[in-house]
Amino acid sequence: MNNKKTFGETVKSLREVRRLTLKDVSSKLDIDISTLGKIEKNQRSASKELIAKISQFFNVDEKQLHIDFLSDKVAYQLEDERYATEVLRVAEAKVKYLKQKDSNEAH
Amino acid sequence: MNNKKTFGETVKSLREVRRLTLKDVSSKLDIDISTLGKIEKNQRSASKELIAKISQFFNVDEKQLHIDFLSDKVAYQLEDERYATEVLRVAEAKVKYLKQKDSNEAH
DNA sequence: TTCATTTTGGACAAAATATGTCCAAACTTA
DNA sequence: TAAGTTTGGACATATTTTGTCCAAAATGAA
Repeated sequence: MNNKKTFGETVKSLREVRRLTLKDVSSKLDIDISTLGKIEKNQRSASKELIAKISQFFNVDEKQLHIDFLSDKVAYQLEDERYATEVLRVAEAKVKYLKQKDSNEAH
Repeated sequence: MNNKKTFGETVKSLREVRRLTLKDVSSKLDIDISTLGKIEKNQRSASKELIAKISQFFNVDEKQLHIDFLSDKVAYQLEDERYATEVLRVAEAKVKYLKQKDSNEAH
């Protein structure tokens, strides 16, 4: 899987290399054609459940697809911010801080 | 400024070291007392405009406070995700990719 | 070119989420 | 105790997201 692609681009190429139509895939995933089309264009979001379905349907690693999805969300969120890289660096420290805080509070 | 703190904790200590009450600060910022209290407890979000006001009022670097705010949002978003660190790493690559894409499309 | 299929974009109501505002209970502290 | 402060919840309103449908545009096979 190429992480340089956006989540939508990833889903689209998973479909296209299999020569399937939006209808083929959307009906299997039990969602609207139009919704899937928008997901491929990053115009709509996908739920966790849908990501799981997609990874199962295309037989790709769910963890990897999930990472691809979340990182996309974060990246788009910071796209127009000037200090994106710094934000990410601080965020990483905070995640560690929060994880530790939680595990301390747990016992 | 200590980035290990959450955004709310940061705002709270900015207020407390000056020995001001929520009422003092909220009235200057032109927001509800309760809203400010919740912001300090990370139960409500702050708008960009409000972040600017806060940084001006406490006379701290707006950029830094803004980074503190955004990184917090990202961190909370990933708090319950198992692969937070990997997500952030991929997100960083994507941000760079998007920035390059944009600057290429611009000319 | 025509016809069927596929993709895309927009409209819309319903559902979910966020925000502004107020109030009262709980907590501090003088 | 009494005043001032903080906290949590309720609530209407505003904003955003979601599911669904439809029609126009694009594709492509005959």
